Amino acid sequence: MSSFTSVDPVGSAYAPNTVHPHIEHGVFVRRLSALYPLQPHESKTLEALVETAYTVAAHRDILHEQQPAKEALVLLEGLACHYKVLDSARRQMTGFVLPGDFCDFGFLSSSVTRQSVMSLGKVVVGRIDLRQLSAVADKMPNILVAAMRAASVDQACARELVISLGARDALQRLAHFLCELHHRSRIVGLVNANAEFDLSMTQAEMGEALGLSTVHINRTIQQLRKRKLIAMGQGIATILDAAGLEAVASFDGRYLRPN
Amino acid sequence: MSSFTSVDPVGSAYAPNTVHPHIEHGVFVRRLSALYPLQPHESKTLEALVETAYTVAAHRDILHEQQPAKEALVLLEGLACHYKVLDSARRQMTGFVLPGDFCDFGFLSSSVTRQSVMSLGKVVVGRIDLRQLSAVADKMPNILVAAMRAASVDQACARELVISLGARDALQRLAHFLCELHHRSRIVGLVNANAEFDLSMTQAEMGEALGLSTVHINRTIQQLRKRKLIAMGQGIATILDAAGLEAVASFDGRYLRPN
DNA sequence: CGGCGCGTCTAACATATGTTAGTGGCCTGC
DNA sequence: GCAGGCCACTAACATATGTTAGACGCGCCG
Repeated sequence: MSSFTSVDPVGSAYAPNTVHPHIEHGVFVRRLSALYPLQPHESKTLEALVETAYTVAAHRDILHEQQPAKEALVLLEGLACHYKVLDSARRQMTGFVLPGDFCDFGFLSSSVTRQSVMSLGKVVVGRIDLRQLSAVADKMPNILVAAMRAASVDQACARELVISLGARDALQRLAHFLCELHHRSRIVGLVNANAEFDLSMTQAEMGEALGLSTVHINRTIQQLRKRKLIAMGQGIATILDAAGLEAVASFDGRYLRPN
Repeated sequence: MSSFTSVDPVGSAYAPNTVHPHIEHGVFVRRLSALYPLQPHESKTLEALVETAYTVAAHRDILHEQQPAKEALVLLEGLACHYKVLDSARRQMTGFVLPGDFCDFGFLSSSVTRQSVMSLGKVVVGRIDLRQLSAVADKMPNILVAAMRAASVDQACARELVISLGARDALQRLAHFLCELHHRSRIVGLVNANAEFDLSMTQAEMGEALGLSTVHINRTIQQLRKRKLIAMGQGIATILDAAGLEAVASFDGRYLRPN
């Protein structure tokens, strides 16, 4: 599979992307088949669809606003987010992309990308050609259903974020945020035996996601630490007491389930 | 088209629903063909799909959480919302359903309904049988694309609400909310010559959508009135100065466009 | 016709969160 | 090995929004 040509999907403005030929695509197939059961031959076909994998440095746009979807992008490693910058120069994040997730679902309805997607840490991205995808989808409709379920879960996450910002205080918000990332990381096998997972973002960036100031994010993290619910540092989050954290957040993970 | 049997989609607990046999289904077709251009015969087929139309009183659930999608529901008249009730007994709305919109998109991926949908005022709902829909979709894939675009716009609305709650103050939030409803109402021809449209919800309910207290919603409405941007009352909103209101909100309606 | 419930509106006061400012640690590049 | 920059962290103070309480008007129902 896969050419070795380094092609940047949105032009060469996003400099230090490099080709990364020997990447584990498994996470993508794992993710989709958790959303809808796939036959072995379907999984194989799906895996072969992921053409070029390249790495993107931290804090670079992977996709951006108002561009028509010309291919489907899949995150293979790292952490990324949807965001929009307002008039006020304030930036608000509206969702997260984990390994195995599609970066955007515009390709499903040949729409434009509605919000930019940015890498948080260093990231590896895979590309899927839309012509190939639609050819495959015609023969294996399950693959399309799985993708639509992924979109449906994505929508549920956005709604849950609305709830956080609209109705939860800072402590609940942060706890809920950590519960979600913990849960989602676990689904794709990215939580290790010490209950640690990748959280390569700064406190300021968490603030941009949760609608809180950096200072207040920090205060709130201290509280969760004091209660021995989490540990955090060096881009790694550790869940010390999952049940306790979920209780603080009133977390109900059903919205992450495919059906 | 359409049987005259009164069938409540979620059981008879939602009492005062009555059959409403001679309903204008046009708004649904208008909405979908604005999302993706449909041929006349496709429009006709689509219109015939809407089987039973019934009315639901104000403040009743139309769909509720965790139920598998057994049919597709379309709002034909009135105003409805997605919401979730938290532990704290606080309710947060996460989106609005206008005439012509699908109530929920779970049917696209045979998922459960992730959030309850409630009527705000009195409402008329149409049903589409999923077997019939999928039979039609096989022959007329454009109809499916239109539905997926509707889902994509719905997702964009949710993200925009995240932005409101996360990064806009009360005045901008309310202004943005009114701009969106104005815009969406206009798309389906529901703004009259006086720039009035249906807004049958209380100030307390607006607070539940925008994450603000009733008192503060009221204060904020006063401000918009004082600036001669809007008028409001009796479930009707009037946009007195659309440009001014959009400026306050930094409203950019592109997220409502299908592609 | 009178009372009750609901929705709007206002005032006074309470508080969660924002802002500004600054320290100290750590890494990076010269 | 030093300088500069970024990030975590803290303190003091500022403010947008929440809360409580109550008046007023209106429509509905007995």
